Amino acid sequence: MQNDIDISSFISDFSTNCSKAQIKTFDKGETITTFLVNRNQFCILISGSADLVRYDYNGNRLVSERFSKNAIFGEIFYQINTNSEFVVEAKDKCEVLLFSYDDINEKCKSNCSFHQKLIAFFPDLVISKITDLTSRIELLSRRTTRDKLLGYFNLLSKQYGKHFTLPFSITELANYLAVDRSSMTRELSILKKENFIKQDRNKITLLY
Amino acid sequence: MQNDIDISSFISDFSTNCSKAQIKTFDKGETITTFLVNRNQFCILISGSADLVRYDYNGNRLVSERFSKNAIFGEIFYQINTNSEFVVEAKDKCEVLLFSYDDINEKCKSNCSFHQKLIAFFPDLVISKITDLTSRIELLSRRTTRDKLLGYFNLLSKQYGKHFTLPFSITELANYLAVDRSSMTRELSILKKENFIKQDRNKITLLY
DNA sequence: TTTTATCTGTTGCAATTGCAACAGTCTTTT
DNA sequence: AAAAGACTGTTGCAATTGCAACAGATAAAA
Repeated sequence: MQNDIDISSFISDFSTNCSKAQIKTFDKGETITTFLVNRNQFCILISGSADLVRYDYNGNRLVSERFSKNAIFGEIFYQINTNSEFVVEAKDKCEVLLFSYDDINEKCKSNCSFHQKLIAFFPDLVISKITDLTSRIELLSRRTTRDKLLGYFNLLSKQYGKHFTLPFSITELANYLAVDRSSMTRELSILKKENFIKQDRNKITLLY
Repeated sequence: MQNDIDISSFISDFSTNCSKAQIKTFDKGETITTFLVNRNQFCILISGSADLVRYDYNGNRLVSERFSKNAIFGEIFYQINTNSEFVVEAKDKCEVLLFSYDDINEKCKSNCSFHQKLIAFFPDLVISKITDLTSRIELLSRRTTRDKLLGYFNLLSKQYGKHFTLPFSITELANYLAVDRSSMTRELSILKKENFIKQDRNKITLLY
C-alpha cells in the first residue's frame, strides 16, 4: 500500500558500503528465506513479488501472505512456531535486500552510509506493514465469510474504485481471509445472485 | 512481549527539548485517543495499560487489542474505516507519549535530542509490534475455536510455562480470538472434560 | 451491607462453515 | 496440438459456531 519510497535508487550503496547487507536476485519459484531458526534475518523486497507459504501437515501449499515492492519480512518478525513450516517463495523474479537485524543494529551504527539510509526509509516501511497487518486482523475478526469478503472489497474499492482485480487468485483469497475455498466460492455466488457484486474469477465489480 | 526497553528513563527530554511531542497522564477509564480523522497521530504507552475498544452498531463494547508498556498505537497505523468506531481507553493510570508522526519526521529531523532518542528505540518497538500482530494473525487464521485456544495457550506457555494467568478476562479473550464468548466457553469446558487443561476463570494450566 | 452491574458458564437451536468429491476451465508443459 | 496440472465452481452432509436466553458467581458501587 505504501509504494512511494524507492529503495532501488540507492541499491549501489550497500554492496560497496556495508559488508553486513547483501542484495540477492531470485528467479520465480526459488526460496528466498525460511523461518526455521532465528537468525533475526530481515528482508526487504526491492522488486518483484513473493509469497509467504505454509506447508501444512498434509503437505498442502497455503499462501498466507503476499509481498510486493517494499514489503518487509523475515524471521525477526515471527515467533518461530512448532508445527508450521514457513517459506518465502519468489512469485516472479525478485530483488531482495537481506541483512541480519542484529548486525545492522549493533555493529555499524553510525559510520555506515547504508545504515544511515536504512534509518531514513525504515519508518515508512514498518508503519505501512503495521497498517496492513492491522487491516487484516480487522478482516479476520469478522464472524462470517460474507463480512470478510465485503470488508476486503471495501478496502480495495477505496484504492481502486468499484471495479478492480484482486491481488490474489480465488484460492489465495480464501487463504488470506482464512476460510474454506469452496465455502467462500459459495458465498461469492450468493453475493452475485443478490446483485451485490459482479465477479469473473478474480475481477470484481461492486454494485452498491 | 518486548519489555526490555525503558522509555521512561528519558521522559524528561521531550518536554524540554521537543515542542512537537508531549507526555500526558490518563486516569482509569479516560479516553487516550480516537481514530476518527487521520492526523497521523503516534502514541507510545510508557506505563499502565490500555484497551483498543470498538463500539459496534449495537453499542456493545468490544476490546480488540490490549496495550501494555511500550506498546505503540495511533491513527497512523489504521486505515480509518467507515462503520467502526475505535477508541483507546486507559485500563488503569497511564502515561502516554503522543506526537504527530509527520511533525517528528519532517520538522525536527536532526537537531532535536528527542528525535535522536526516538530513532534509537523505535525499531525495537515496531518490530515487537509486528511480531505480535503476526502471531495474532496466525491464531485468527485457524479454523476452529479449539485450535485458536490451544495456539494461544502455546504462545503463552513459551513465556510463562504450563501455568499462567491470561492477560485477558474470558470475555476479552473471546474478542481477541474473534469468536463468540459462549461458544468459546463451551469449547473450554470440553478441553477441561478431556483433560487438556485446567481452568479457573482466567487462570490456565496445561496438562499436556 | 445491600444493591447493582458485570462476568462466567450452560444449553437449545438455527445458521454458517468445513470437508469431500466431482466436473468444467484455464494454464503450462511437453 | 495434446496432455498434465492447477484453479474454479457446485453441492450434500456433518461439524462447528453464533445467537439468545438464563442462572449463578464475582466485583464494584451505593
